[in-house]
Amino acid sequence: MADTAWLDPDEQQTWRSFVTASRLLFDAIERQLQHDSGLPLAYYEILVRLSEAPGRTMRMSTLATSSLSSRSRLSHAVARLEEAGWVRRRACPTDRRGSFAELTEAGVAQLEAAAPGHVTAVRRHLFDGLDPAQQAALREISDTLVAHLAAEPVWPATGSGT
Amino acid sequence: MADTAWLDPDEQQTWRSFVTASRLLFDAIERQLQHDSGLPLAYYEILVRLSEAPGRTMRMSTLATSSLSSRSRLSHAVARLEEAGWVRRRACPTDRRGSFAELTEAGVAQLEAAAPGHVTAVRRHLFDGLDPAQQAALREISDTLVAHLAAEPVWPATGSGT
DNA sequence: CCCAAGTAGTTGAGTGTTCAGCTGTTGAGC
DNA sequence: GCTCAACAGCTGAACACTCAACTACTTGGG
Repeated sequence: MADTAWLDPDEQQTWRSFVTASRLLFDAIERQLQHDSGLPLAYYEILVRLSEAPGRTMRMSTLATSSLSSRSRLSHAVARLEEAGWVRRRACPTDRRGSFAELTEAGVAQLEAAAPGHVTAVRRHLFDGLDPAQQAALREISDTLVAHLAAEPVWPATGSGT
Repeated sequence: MADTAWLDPDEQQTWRSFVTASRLLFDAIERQLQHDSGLPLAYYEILVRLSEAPGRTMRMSTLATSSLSSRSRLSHAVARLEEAGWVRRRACPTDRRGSFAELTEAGVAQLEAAAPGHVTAVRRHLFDGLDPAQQAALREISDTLVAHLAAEPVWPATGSGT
């Protein structure tokens, strides 16, 4: 590990600027959502995924994957959403290990109440700051990165290298 | 609030892709740092800022601003870093409310130990996935966003309109 | 000099996330 | 039809972050 490929000044600046922009953006989005709807962004996204699923119902593990949550995180999250009455758990008839999460009517209502403020915040904080070319570039970069990151092994022997 | 400016399909896709890319990227970076050095990224950045300050010392509130932390968060963080022996608090002679945070020798050592793995992870997960044009575009977009977000009022009457 | 308002920083309760370890279930190979 | 590895999901402890309240100090105005 003596031969680290350090970042050159340009890369360094890109990285810091990206970190700063991301933090400011997500902090603002998160803050709005929490303040106006009492939901963290991660919980909002769980509700969105459920609302888009057939029967507003998904297997827990599918939901975990599609909302980028660990299983554990999703378990805790669904427990809270269930307490709030926005989600209901259902047993899976064909696999008794499994369970479904289903968005309730109250959950739909909560989501519909939260959506306008959230969308408005995303527009204000993100899209209003970028011209069309930048928006297109951001999408292309994001798509590229998602493919890159999904392809990488999750835990690639950092530290004690091959 | 009946007239929400919803996201069109393109914007929607851009937003989701950006969220996904950011989460995957920061999760990977955070995971590496936590695993190899026992530091969350936010703590690492506090150490970096201190290491770059004259005398490796900064006023708490300056440090909070420059590391994008709330005062409260920084207080808690410095308390932990102090426990670990990486940071020391010093009283401010000219303003007795204030205090300084100073990076210790052990803190310098910790940072030097953590840096190679972290930088390597940033390169692998971010820069290796993007070509030079994309890197330039990412920097430009990030700079633009930082300016946009810093200009906005932090808490601009979302929800109940003007 | 004194008081009110503002500033620097801390604290504690509440919440979300992670990690490691646990239960219960399935299914493949023998 | 067993056995055992893999899988689905849950749980509790540890830790980080947020929010609101608090202490201590400074500063400006009467």
